[in-house]
Amino acid sequence: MESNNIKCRNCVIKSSAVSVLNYDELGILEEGCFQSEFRKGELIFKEGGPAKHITYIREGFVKLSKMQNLEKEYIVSISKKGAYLGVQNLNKTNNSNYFSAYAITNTLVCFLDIDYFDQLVKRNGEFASEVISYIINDEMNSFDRFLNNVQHQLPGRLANILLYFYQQVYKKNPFNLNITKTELASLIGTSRESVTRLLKNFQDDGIIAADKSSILILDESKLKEIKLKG
Amino acid sequence: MESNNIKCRNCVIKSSAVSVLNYDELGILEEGCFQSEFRKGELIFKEGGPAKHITYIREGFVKLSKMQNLEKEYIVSISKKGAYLGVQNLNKTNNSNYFSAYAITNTLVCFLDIDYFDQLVKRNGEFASEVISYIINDEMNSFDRFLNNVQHQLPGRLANILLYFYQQVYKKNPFNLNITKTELASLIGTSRESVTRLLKNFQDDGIIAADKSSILILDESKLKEIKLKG
DNA sequence: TATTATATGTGATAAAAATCTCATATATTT
DNA sequence: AAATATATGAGATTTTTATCACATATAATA
Repeated sequence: MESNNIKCRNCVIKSSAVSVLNYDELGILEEGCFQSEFRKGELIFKEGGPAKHITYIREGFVKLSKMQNLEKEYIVSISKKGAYLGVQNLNKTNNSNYFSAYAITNTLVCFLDIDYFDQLVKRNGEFASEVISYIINDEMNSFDRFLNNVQHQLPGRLANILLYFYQQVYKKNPFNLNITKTELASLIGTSRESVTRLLKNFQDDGIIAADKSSILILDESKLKEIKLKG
Repeated sequence: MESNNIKCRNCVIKSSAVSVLNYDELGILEEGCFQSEFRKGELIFKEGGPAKHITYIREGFVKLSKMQNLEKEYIVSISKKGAYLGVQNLNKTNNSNYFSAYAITNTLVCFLDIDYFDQLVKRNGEFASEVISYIINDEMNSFDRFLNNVQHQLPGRLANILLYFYQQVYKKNPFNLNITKTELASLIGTSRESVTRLLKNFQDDGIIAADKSSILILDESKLKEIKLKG
């Protein structure tokens, strides 16, 4: 446990929130911090499980999902390096995780003990302020995506999620989806078959090129147009 | 301005966040606080306008909306007494309001200067912690509603929004929608006509009774079933 | 490598929802 | 109260999307 636990004080991947902490405070964080690696596909934490940590993604991509019934999983979002997962747990009335997190690439995370984190919020106002900014920023991104989902038909929703992957998540072109078509369908609330068909349409229209789970955006402005109008 | 401005120190409608502030801190809040009344239909603040305040609803119901294009408005949510609107503005990179707010009943609000509010966050960790809890709670409610919207067909979405009004917003039965069918349609991402038809179906099935914009839920468990399965 | 499971593509069909059109009702303003 | 604007209801039709059935491809495992 201690051997593979990189010290927070020496950590070079500090988030903007953590960077306002002083030496003593980083010591507090360090006490309640445990680093861990996950391989592609592995469960990081589970919906309904004990809400004892905030999980900071140091490296890799993570899928957040919730179960609908016992059968159906739906994807909430894809998170990446720099994200704090489970900030919901800062609200003490939540004693269980709001969603599950799965590594969709090899991933490196720090589990931050929620009580130590909360202690820092209460002790350091600048830190609290940074945490608030982080939560708000994260929320606004989700909001935009959800609103678009509610307000548009399938082509618009698919265009939106592809732009989300390109602009917010993977930030390169082409990018690898890292999720199945079924999961992609779940993100925009449709069926796998409809995703297949629409992706094919986009390809036929020269808007994207798709190879296996890799997507190359060819006509970004057209995609943006579809996102808004479709 | 000063005459109708009730002092924060004497305010009996303090939110749970503000209730952790001491006498001096309430004085700070008071300095940056301005109370105002709005009549049904009036604009409280506008999307894109300067992000100088957090708006606390003391009394009444408020519609939050965003413009899609120049023509189309879509409704984000209905807020009520006790809500802080525009916490997004706490993130200093946001210099304009994320959405518009309209009074849908007669409404009483306090405008809290964002800089004073931010000062309190940084000064009082307990307050910061309460603010974080508030934001998270609010976010999770929206999240649930959005996820349901994405994952279900129209009957499920309509059932969900009706339950949302009953359980979260108006908390009585029957309740008045206070918004038009067009706006209700916008909340669940469909057309006005579809809302009309579905409400009629629900009535025919004895699940609700609707008179003008008043809704009476007759069969709550059936509605919950539709919310999940439909 | 053979075997099995999981993921993907594709057509046909059914179901759901959007759009269009027009009538009627309700609210707002003069 | 009359006139105008806005909101609602309802049928017919078109478009969109889900579902079903099955073939094929790819990945995981023995």
